Amino acid sequence: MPIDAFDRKILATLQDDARMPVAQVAERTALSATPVSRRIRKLEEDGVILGYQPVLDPRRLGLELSAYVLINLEAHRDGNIERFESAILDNDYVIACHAVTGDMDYLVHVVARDVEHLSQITLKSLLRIPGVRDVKSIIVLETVKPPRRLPLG
Amino acid sequence: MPIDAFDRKILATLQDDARMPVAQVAERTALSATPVSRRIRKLEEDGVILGYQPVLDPRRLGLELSAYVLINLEAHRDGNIERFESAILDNDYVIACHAVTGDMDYLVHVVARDVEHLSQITLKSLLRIPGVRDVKSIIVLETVKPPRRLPLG
DNA sequence: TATGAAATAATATAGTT
DNA sequence: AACTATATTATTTCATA
Repeated sequence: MPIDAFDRKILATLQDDARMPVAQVAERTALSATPVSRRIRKLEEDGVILGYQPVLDPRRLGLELSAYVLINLEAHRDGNIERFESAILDNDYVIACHAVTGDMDYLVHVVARDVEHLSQITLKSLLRIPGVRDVKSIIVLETVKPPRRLPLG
Repeated sequence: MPIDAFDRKILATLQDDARMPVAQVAERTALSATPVSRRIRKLEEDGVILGYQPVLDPRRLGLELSAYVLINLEAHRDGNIERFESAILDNDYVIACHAVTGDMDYLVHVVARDVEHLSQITLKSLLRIPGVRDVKSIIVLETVKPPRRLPLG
């Protein structure tokens, strides 16, 4: 299951538009529709393509604010970590979370309707998870490069 | 162009699988295929749906490392900002970039093949952009919650 | 103004070479 | 892998609420 140049071209094209008709993907790949269709299915089966997602405009959905919250846990004892991660998974406004290096333990991506809502999420939800020692919020002012595509070169 | 409960249900369903057949989306929405098809097109035209993206496994593409790099610029003079943002847009391994609040100016999301590659990107590319004063790297150790869906209330 | 059912058009997939 | 045939899916039309 190695990924060759055709696969990379297909993936690059799907990153432009994941719903582009197979025939059009085929054109750009210098291949016909059949092998492109089969390759896409194989990439899905092999777990290279994990799924398909619409790119939504958060503002049009009433989510005006985006923030990255760095979180520190107290000495990792008992079920500290499990409890924290479970609370994170349960919170719909936490749209991503990573365990990270550095003086903070987690980097959490939060979306919110407005400043008050963001404050409520950090103070009432995140800071109150048992075991959480400290939170530092980094608020997004402007998006210079929207998170879209992975390099395939 | 207000978004009603049907639209929200459609968007939530597409967030599960953006290539789900319209008929199936219709089932889950308690609507028939025709209005679902039209609503999706309208959501696209109105800019609520900005596009469609495959979710790729970075590891299967040889990108083992992910890092968030906080960047500080020197006193914003001349074309400092423009030059920086242009360099960011040009770098394929920078997959996202935001201007942010706090003591750092930008939060940059970087992917890399390995530690050496990441070091090369931060030291040879990012730190050498004219006007960049300081960079702090936060390396992702583990993904607790993958960045997938927006809350639709 | 928006829906649902049927008809048509577009697209994807399977079979064959 | 490509070409052709079949199956699946999307969209348009049209009648209706």
